[in-house]
Amino acid sequence: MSVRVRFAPSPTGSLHVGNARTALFNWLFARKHGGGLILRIEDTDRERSRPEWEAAILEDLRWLGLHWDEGPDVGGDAGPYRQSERLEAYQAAVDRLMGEGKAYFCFCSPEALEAQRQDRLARGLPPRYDGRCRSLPAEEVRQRRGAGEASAVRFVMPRERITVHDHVKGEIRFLGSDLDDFVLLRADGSPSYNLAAALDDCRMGITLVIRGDDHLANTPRQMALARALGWEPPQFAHLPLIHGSDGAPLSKRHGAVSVAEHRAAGILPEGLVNYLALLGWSPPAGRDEVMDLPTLSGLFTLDRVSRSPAKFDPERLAWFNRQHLRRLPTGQLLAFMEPADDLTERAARLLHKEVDSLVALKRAIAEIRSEPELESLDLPATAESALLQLRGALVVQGRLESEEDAQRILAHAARDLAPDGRRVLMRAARLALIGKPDGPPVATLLWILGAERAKQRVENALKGCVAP
RNA sequence: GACCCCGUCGUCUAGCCUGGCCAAGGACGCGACCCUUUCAAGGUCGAGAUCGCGGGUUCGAAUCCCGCCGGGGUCACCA
Repeated sequence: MSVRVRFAPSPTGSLHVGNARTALFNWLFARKHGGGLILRIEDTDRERSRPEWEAAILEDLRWLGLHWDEGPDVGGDAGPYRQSERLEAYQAAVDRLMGEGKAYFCFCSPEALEAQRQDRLARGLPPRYDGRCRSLPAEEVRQRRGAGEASAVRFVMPRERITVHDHVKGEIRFLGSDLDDFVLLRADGSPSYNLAAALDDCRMGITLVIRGDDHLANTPRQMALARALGWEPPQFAHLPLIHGSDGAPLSKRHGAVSVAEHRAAGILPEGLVNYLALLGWSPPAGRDEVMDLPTLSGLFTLDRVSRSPAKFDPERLAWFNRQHLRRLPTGQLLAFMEPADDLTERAARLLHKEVDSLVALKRAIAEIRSEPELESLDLPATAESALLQLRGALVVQGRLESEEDAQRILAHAARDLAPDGRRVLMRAARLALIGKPDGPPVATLLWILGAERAKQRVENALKGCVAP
């Protein structure tokens, strides 16, 4: 049987880095085994699901370079791929279970359930549903339903032992008797997560479910449900969660947690993917850690997935991003930059190896482009003569068509200066050209700015010298 | 509270299954130095982990066994 895995986000927000990593591992596994990746939208929560979020998630996945073989946008034989469009299937399954005595109506109101929960908690008992509606007489059930009383449908949890053969955690045993009769159908007729997920995984022919650790405790419920429906559940692999720096699950207060935020911060998809792949998975010993998607998929195996949670480290992500930024061909780099003029091209070509992100590069270019403010230049007393020499060199050595020309102009300006004098010249020049003492080498700046602009800025700075 | 998972440098991890090659290797970060007209980048070197703790098995344990502690997940008519 060929491999089929799935990524099943719920469209209640934009794509989180944790979910992005789950999607990545699924993609990697599918690619590695020549199998299919199915994208399924878990939109059974009518309150919180929004089409905009679905679109955003799809866009983020594409941006990361993770393509799927079947999904709501591309279709496929196992569709529809939105759970909101599969309601009849859930209803039919529940009817069958009902007919076989494996499910029952529950009339407990949310308030009553909450009270029951609190009560059990207070008595030191596990806060699970006690199954009180399971033994309601058939006649009473008929009457109350007939009277229009709201009811949910619950699954009769078998009291058997359930063993999960997890591909990353190993063998994990649960007792059905520790689990309660969970809800299959809500009072409004919509399916619960456990019903929808378990049924779809079986009906869509998923062979292996790769998902976050937070679903591990749901697994025995879903397996029991699949079996009650007469199907063999898929295999499972549970990925450790990603935490924030304080060990708590990653959330907004840890900074950028969504893919979109990282993209906006100038992170490249290659950088994010590389970093995420190494959060919880490690390549075979001795491998260079900087890798692209094809390399990653060639190397990926579940037995090298870590079992313990990892902390998200923005510094390490920044480093991986820089590695990919350095390797990015100038043509691709320029596609992100604007305006598309000579200055941008020269600057991008020269500076992209020094920055961590696209926004840092954009900022660096913008800083060079913007005219320094005369008042804030703060030129030292010795600056004037230095700048005069630089202006002279710019005039005498007029040609500025390469970095070498810039080098020559500088050499000319500094030709009879001692090291200290050179230092003063360079500092004054950088101040005059970009308004701050730090930044790229002066020769680089000259070449990026071009002869005209450079001359003009030096002259402006000179004006500032005579009228302090 | 019950059930389940996890616990190696500050961080990501290798090693654990198949004990000795590990007085624990790599990467990020950090420090120093080199390069250098500045800041970065880059290069070199370095500091950094009694392998959560305590027992046990063994000639020998990060690796096997038991207990404990700590963190996390689930126990929703959320997913």
